[in-house]
Amino acid sequence: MKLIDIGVLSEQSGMSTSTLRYYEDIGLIQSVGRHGLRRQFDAQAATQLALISLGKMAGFSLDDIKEMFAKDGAPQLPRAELHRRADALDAQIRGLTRLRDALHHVADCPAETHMKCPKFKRLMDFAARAKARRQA
Amino acid sequence: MKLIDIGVLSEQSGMSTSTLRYYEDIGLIQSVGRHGLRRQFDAQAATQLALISLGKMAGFSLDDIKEMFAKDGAPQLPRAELHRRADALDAQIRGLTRLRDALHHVADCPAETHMKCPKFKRLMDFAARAKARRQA
DNA sequence: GGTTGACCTCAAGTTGACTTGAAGTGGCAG
DNA sequence: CTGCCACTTCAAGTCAACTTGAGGTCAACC
Repeated sequence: MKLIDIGVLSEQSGMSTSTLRYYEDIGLIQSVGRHGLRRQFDAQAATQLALISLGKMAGFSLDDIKEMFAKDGAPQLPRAELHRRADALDAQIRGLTRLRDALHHVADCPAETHMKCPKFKRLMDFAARAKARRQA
Repeated sequence: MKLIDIGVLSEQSGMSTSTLRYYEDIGLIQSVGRHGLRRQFDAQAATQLALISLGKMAGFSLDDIKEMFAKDGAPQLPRAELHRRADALDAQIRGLTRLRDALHHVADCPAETHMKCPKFKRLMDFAARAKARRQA
């Protein structure tokens, strides 16, 4: 099993070395040992960082991510909760799809003000309804 | 045109009144006048908040959102940039879809450690590659 | 016309997620 | 064996996005 320095992991993951040290501090990733005083990481760390990166994209806090994907990838949350989060993610994906469409729309639609464009309004009505649901 | 108090808009949008005041401070939303010293908002504010809410979901900063959807919905950014952001959003949507699948997977897969499950690894390999691309 | 409660302002505080700086260590190429 | 440079620790600083608190205002109902 090939071990790597923090600098290499930083390069691979696109996160700064200070971020990686911070993540280890708070227990989000683990180094497998030291070479002198240098942390050594294995391939699993890169996988975990990929997961963390996705979790951040989804707007989860580092604490949330820690709960959902513990050290070995085994979650500390009950199955039902994980499915619930996956479903919420699904709703978010639908929202982002609307936002993507809205962005393309405002880029191209020649209407004076988008707020009056029926197509744009239709996109946004969805967002309003989704928000209302989240409150319930 | 029916006007509403900040409390009503807060209820409709699911954002606290202090947040709405803050958003007006930084120019993200606009009130259309005052009733006594109370801000009055119209329907457009609710639409804008829906848009802001989606933008936040996507991980955009409030400044980004301000640039992409100015007061009237007319962007302050060139068309090409907006399309570029929409495409980035598309990549993000694909990432979140993988994350959703990964969540369902860790909830259900009986494997000792997910890091060794081939299905899980396949999901994560994508994430690693996506991350690498973002660096380029 | 008095009380109430939702609103107001403005400054300061909080939280999450890092980043920076100073001072030190140690593996390795020359 | 010497110098370099990527690493180390730990405390303090930064930034975005709000939230809180103190003290004040006023439209509407009783």
